[in-house]
Amino acid sequence: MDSGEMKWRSACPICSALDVLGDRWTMLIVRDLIVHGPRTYSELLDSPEGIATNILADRLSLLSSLMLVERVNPDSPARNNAFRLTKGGEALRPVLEGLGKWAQVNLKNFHQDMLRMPDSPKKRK
Amino acid sequence: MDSGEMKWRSACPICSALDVLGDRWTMLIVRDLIVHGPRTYSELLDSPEGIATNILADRLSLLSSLMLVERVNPDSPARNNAFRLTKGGEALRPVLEGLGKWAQVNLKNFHQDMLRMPDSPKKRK
DNA sequence: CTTTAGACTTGCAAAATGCAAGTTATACTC
DNA sequence: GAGTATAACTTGCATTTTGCAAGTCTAAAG
Repeated sequence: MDSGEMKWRSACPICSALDVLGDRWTMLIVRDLIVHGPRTYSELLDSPEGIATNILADRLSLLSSLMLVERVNPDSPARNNAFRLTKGGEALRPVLEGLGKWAQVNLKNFHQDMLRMPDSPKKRK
Repeated sequence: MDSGEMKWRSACPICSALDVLGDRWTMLIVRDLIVHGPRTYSELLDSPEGIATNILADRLSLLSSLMLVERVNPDSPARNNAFRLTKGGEALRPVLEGLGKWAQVNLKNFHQDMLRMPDSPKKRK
């Protein structure tokens, strides 16, 4: 995928963020990379929400084209070559933390089984 | 719409937030209500991104059922009866601010025309 | 060299979105 | 208070996106 294919709906930064991240799956991929650190395609597939293989490939390709995600070994073949967040992707961490905390407070009455804390982040080296 | 219809993909709070907010339009409605304060249906329709009427009605209904948005005058007819954020909806403000700032820094190379600050209100006739 | 398995790709059904037009009812005008 | 204008939706249908199952490709293991 080419980042030149992106369609920006307006000049608003919030809208632009949503042009990239505003769907059911993209931020979940980011979440997995924040929580677990670098992960391979099939590790990402194993997340409990059950993303489809074609969607995962599509979103990784989009995130890569925007330089939010990259391969750990850019010049090696794909097999077992994990994806990780770039600095730009990593900068979403506080946003996702805010979303999680917001949900814990404001959705708890509608979703009884929601966890009180997200999986504890693993320290990156 | 009934909040009982919500399908939660997992117990993860971040995912739960995205079960509600993770689409192209919902957070843009929240953005408009944060930026402008209370707004009517047709004022929300006038936002530059051009949400469709059926989608706007659907999302307002969903946000209302989750008590994130409410009518300014709950017992009056719909006409000119604006929507506003509840406390729970208002609590998304820092998340949206974070998203906007993230985009300004991390998408600027891909979206030349992005504003440094969100849109100012558009006047209706 | 043969087999295995990870990383995708493809094809099609189902759901969501987008668009135009239609409907309802309330407020305004006379 | 009758007529009209218009805000707030609703409906129907075309288009796009998502979801699912199966298939392909190729590096790595044996």
